[in-house]
Amino acid sequence: MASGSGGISRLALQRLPTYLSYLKNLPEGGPPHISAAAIAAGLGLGEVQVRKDLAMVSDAGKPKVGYPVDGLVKDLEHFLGYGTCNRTVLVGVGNLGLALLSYSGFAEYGLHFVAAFDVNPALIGSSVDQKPILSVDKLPVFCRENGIQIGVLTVPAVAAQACCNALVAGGVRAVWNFAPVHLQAPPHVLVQRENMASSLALLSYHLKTQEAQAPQEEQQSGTADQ
Amino acid sequence: MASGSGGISRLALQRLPTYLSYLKNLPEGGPPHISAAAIAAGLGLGEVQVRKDLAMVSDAGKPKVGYPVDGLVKDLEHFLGYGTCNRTVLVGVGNLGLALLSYSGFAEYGLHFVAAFDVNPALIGSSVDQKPILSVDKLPVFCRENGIQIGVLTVPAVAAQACCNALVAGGVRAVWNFAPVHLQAPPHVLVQRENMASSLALLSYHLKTQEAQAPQEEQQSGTADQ
DNA sequence: TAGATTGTTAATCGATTAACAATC
DNA sequence: TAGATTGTTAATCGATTAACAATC
Repeated sequence: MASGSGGISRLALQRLPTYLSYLKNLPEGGPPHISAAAIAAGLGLGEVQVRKDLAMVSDAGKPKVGYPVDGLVKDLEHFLGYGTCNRTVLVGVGNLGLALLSYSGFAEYGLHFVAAFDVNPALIGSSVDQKPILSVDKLPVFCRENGIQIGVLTVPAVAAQACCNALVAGGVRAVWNFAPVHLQAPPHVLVQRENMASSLALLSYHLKTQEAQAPQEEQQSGTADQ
Repeated sequence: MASGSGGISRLALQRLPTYLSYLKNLPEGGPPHISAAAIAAGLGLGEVQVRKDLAMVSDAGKPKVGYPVDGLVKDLEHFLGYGTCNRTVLVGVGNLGLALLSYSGFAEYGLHFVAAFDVNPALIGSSVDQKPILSVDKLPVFCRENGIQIGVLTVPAVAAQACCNALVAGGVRAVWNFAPVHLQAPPHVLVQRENMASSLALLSYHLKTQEAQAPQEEQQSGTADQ
């Protein structure tokens, strides 16, 4: 089950959930084994890259056979820590916050929302899917008393650093930041920024440059799958 | 204004909107110029990296003075193509779709929602913020007739490829995919996946490994900013 | 045994960083 | 002029890919 030989690279780590989801979405009743090459083809990645990534996580791969799908799923989940329940709070119950809070799919990744926080008195005291909405004033104490491990920040940019500080004060060790700002936090706290603006930059730049190069209409393409 | 010397790297491109947002959030009435070093410090990046990135985008930097904030903002926006309005549709009006649809901040990036699409008859015919919700059956024709450039996919994983095909058939040239699947598309169409699962993998792995290494309580840290 | 597939070691590629030259 | 800051050229670093060895 993977030698701890100096840690996995950040980019490789980010590919692992893609493998996991690919394996889980494989059609029912298919073959019980799969090769790294098949996974690579399905995801548009290099064969060697997939093999190297999987070797980091599992040693269930057998020459001529491939990986047992079920075993590989278990190894990936174990490696990523998806088995353990990570207690989570969400701060900022706006549109995006509500969407994340009511999305049930995160449980698959070990993310379990315990409560949400906001400054709006109209929201405080109500609840979303049985998760209470509390005042942000209570954030540090609540996190401390309930052993919260993850904080999700869906607050406006100007409020993000203060909320992050409150989470850190409450002992949270991982922050998922949707606000478009860079946050300061002590080194033991991982701040992962979901940078939608970066994605939009790629889209916008692609359109801009493609427009300049090829103003003609693209070829007819009724279906693009394969 | 930046030599087109062979294109900008993907990673550099993704940093540009971070600079842009940093500059825009600078306090009013501050100095009219800023140095690359100051930006780097504010964002926790390397000085040389910032200088190199900015040199790609602007030639308004002057030794001993730095960059004029306003000019740099304009150059960044121009380079990224944020000036031009990109007509956009959203497919899948669930929780996340609603959140994105009603977030007004995307206009800043040139993203302008024109309409939304869903399969749910209860939604079709209604509207969100003056944007009509239409049947997905009409997706290709609508995109073609309205010159839609960007499609945002917030549909369940199983529906994503079919919707992507419909967007492509409608002449869309950029897709922002929030579904946790890899999509096939012709080469002239950029599919940018917003991979929340990758972010969660980093968070979960951090908690798992940190737990194993340092089970003791972290040091008291009332405030963590600086 | 032969062949498919895994896992590893070496080579390439790209991005970041460090050292330096240019200039206001 | 002197010093701060930009921009560039060379060196380092890390990740990907290619070639190969191992094994079921």
